[in-house]
This record gives sequence, structure tokens and C-alpha cells, in this order.
Amino acid sequence: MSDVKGAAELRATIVFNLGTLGAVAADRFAARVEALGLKPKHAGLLAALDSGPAVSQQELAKRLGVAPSLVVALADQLQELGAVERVRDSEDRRRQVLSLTAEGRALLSRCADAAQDLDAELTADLNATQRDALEHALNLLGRRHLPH
Amino acid sequence: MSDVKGAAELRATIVFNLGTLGAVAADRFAARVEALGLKPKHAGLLAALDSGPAVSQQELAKRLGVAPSLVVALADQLQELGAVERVRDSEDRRRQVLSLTAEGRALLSRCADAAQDLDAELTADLNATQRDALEHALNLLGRRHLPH
DNA sequence: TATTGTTATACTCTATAACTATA
DNA sequence: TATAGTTATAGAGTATAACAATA
Repeated sequence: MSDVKGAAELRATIVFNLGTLGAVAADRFAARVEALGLKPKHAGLLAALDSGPAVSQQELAKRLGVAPSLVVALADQLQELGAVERVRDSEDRRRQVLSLTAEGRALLSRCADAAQDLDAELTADLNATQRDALEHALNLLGRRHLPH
Repeated sequence: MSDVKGAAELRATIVFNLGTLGAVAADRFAARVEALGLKPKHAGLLAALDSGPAVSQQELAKRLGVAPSLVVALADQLQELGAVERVRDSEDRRRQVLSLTAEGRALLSRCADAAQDLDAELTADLNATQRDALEHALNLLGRRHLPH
């Protein structure tokens, strides 16, 4: 069974298709949210803020798997858009606590709209069973392999 | 139905999970093939060469969706590894025709091994039915949305 | 002294533009 | 003049390192 494998075997793998289709998906999502003045990472930050209680920027960086300095830049830009507010934590004045504004929630909602639109576009030639199975399997993998 | 959507709705989408899991998959694949002296794009080039008849570098660039100058760099590195050969086309001496060597085929095979290993790792907590459905759906999407 | 946020710098990846050889 | 390949340059994105304020 140590057969020599070629392009066909590589292309058939889940990892290969996840990686390449993931890049396509990310590009299309980026194109959609660009109209909102956002990059995908901004949407990620908005989602992280909407998910749980207010946290420090350091904590956000860990959740998102990015450098703290990047959180600073993303938050700066979101603040400029009026999407987030920075409030110094009165208990530990080193901490900047980020929170979503109404505008931030509206932007996040429009990101979700864009993602749902793209889902329909991407899965147009899957039948309902296939689509549900894909959605379910990806949600399972997400829960297992993504930070949350 | 113009309900305000939040992080939960965004995270549940296929596009979101494809994008984020795709990045995870790509990172893991990159880590594996690094031991072979390769980056994912090198594997992509090897696979493209294995897929069809010999073509020019320009044609390769179109197939891979990258700039021609990147194909030059990738091919340089693969040639250094003894994985590809460059032969001037005798009919049009501007063209460099790339072809896989035995070493190149061996490297590609090891890339496929790595991808199959990662598949098992990634889908460890899916049952056989879920796994097959995921694999099938991704292959369908790949045929529809990736160049080939 | 350690930690949070910030700023400054550097690195990786890849595209665009300029150049060479051939057509 | 146009095209294949190559080389040089530039930009986007993000990390690492240095710094300031607070603990």
C-alpha cells in the first residue's frame, strides 16, 4: 500500500479542498465587506466582542489568534467607524475594555447577511441534503478546531 | 425577517467556517510539507504539472491563479530540489517547458501522504457517514469553484 | 518587576513594472 | 511590435521588539 500518489489523490483530500475553497471563501467575503469599510479580521473582532462579555485587548488577541499589536490597529479603525468604544477599566487602569456600539452591531449584522448570501451562492448546485450535511460537518469541525 | 444578526449567525455560515477552517488546514499542511523543503504553493505547482500535459510557465500561472513572476520563483526552487526540469521549447524558444522528475513525483506523493494524514486527524471525531458527506460535498464545491 | 496597550520596525508573501530574448 | 520569461521594485498584511503607563 505504499503506492505512489499523485495530483488526483492530493486534490481529493479534505485538507486540500478546505484550504483552497477556504481561500476562495475568504476572498469573496472580503470583497463583500469591503463596501462596509471592513476587512475580514474586523468582522472577526466584531464577532468576538458580540460573543462574550467585555474583555481586554490582550484577551481578544488570544481569542483571535493574532498579535496584540494587530488588535490595536483593528480597534483603532473600528473606533473610527463608530463601531466600538474603548473604556479604561476602573479596576485596572492599564486595561482598555472594548465594547460594541449600536453601529457595531449593525455592521456585524450586515457581515452576517453577506456570509449568508455567499452561502447560497457557493452551494447553489448542492441539493438540500448535501448542503445540510456540509453545514453540519463544518460546524462540528469548527467547534473542535477553532478557538471559541 | 430583517432581524438583526449577530456573531452566532455569522459563525454558523458555511463561508465563515470554510474560511477559518481553511486557514487552519493550510497552516497544518504548510507545517507538514516544510520538512520536505516545500511551501503549499510548491505542492500546488507539482500537482498542476502532474495533472496535465507539459505547458508553459505563463499557462501554469493562469492555472494556479498567481502572477507569472511567482511561477518563476517557485520553479527555481523546485529545480534546485531536483523536482522539476526546464526545457526550452524547440518550436518557440521563448518558452520554458516544465516537467516533473522522478524526485518531483516522489515529493508530490509525500505531499499527498501528508494531506491524507491530516484528513484523518482533522475528521477524527466525525463518523464515517459525516466524513464521507463532507468529502463529497467539498469535492463538488471544488469542481465548481476551483480552476482545473 | 510584571503586564497592558501602544508604537516602531522588520519580515513574508505576492503583485506590478521594467527588462531581455525571441517571435 | 508582441510575447515568454526573468529581475527589480513595491505594497499588503502581520509579527516581533522596543517603549510608556500602571500595577
